[in-house]
Amino acid sequence: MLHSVPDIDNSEALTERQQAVLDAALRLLVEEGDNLTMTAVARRASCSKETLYKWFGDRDGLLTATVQWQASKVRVASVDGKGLDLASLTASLERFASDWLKVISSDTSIALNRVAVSHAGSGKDNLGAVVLENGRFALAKRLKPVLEAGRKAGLLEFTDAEAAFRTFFGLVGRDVQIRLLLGDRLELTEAAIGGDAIRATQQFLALFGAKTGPQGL
Amino acid sequence: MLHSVPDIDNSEALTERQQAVLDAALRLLVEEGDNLTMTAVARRASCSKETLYKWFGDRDGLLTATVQWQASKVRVASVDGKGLDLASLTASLERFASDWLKVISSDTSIALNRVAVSHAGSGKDNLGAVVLENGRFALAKRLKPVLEAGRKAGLLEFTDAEAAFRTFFGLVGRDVQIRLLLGDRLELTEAAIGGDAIRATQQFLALFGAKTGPQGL
DNA sequence: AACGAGCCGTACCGTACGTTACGGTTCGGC
DNA sequence: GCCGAACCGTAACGTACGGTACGGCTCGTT
Repeated sequence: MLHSVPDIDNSEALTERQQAVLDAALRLLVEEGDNLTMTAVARRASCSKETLYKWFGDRDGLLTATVQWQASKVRVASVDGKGLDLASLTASLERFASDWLKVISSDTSIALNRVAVSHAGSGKDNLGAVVLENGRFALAKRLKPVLEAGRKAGLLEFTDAEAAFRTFFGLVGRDVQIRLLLGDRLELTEAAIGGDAIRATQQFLALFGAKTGPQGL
Repeated sequence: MLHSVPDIDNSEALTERQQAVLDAALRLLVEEGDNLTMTAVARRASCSKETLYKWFGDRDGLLTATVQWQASKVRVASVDGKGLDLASLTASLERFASDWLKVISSDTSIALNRVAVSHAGSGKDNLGAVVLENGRFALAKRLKPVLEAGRKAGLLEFTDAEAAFRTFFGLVGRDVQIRLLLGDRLELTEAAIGGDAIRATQQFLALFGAKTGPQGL
């Protein structure tokens, strides 16, 4: 179980300039990975190191702020569970799957996860918690209401929404994320992602779809 | 697609002493993560830094040797596809799932994956390739023959063994690996792993099992 | 017994980088 | 126009750590 992240609703006391600095840091993080230097960030952001330290305390603070800043920006689209028929449920699930695959295969997501994983071992694993909270747990929070709505509408059958979500998560992600994080070239074209989303959704429905009479085919 | 790792069958020119040194380095890697120092390894292994450099070239060489050494040791049990009935196929799948979960939730595996992910971004991502080759791809290589045998025996139905394997992989692993890598506490007891293995296997069979007549329930 | 290879322990060097300090510049408020 | 705050650019400091050098010990070989 993950501890609650201090404050999810960040992006509060961040001036435009600070956001620009964090964006520069993020771009650098994507390019250079964890081995970016404070000097490089300062140069890229056209600001002084003194400002960096005044605003973010130290290197870890800057990294944390950067990860939080980007993580809070990435929100997978939410879907309201009003249309309760099978078609709209299927569409919603495909949408979630597609969005999720697009997120985890993006350069920034890979970079963020990389640095979070790198820092997860040593003490203050704030980054890991942040990434997890804005990634996998945020997805769960958005998807579960849809699943519940599907169940209430008699379209899905499951006892534990968490378990159902995790299965969906596995069917969508499979080995993609770990392969990308480990540096495996694995280009996901728009078309491939779409196909995967449809496949994962169909498999999920085959496992958790309500059996309405004998299904042919 | 992953490039072929230079030589899979390592553990060739490694003396007992060298293996002991690598084991020490591995233990340190588990404890300290990527930020272990050559001095610490030398002290832990009771050897001189000079020896470390003579044997492994530089820090990266030591890390690579360590990862290769451990990765080559971890082999998920292989199963021969001789027993062709549903019971033995199910047992094999459950065995694979259980072994795999046990591997990816072990401290050493987490540490190895962490360091491999950390190094994946910057140039020589040898580590990522090694981990992937001895982990996810080794698993595939072992499991696919079983799947093929199951298909040949009329127990499974699929067109692409790779796709079938990836689905199995997703059903088994779900969000476990990324959560562990990101520092999420997620204790997998022996019992929980066993239950997950059974569940994943049942779900896989539900998706890829041959439809022999109308299945009730 | 002599000797040399291999290795341990330690001291040492060079450098990269985190962190701090400081002079110069811009800019809003009075 | 003047003042102080905030900030830029850069120089400087301290240190941790990768990598090297060297003296002494062990041990196998002759």
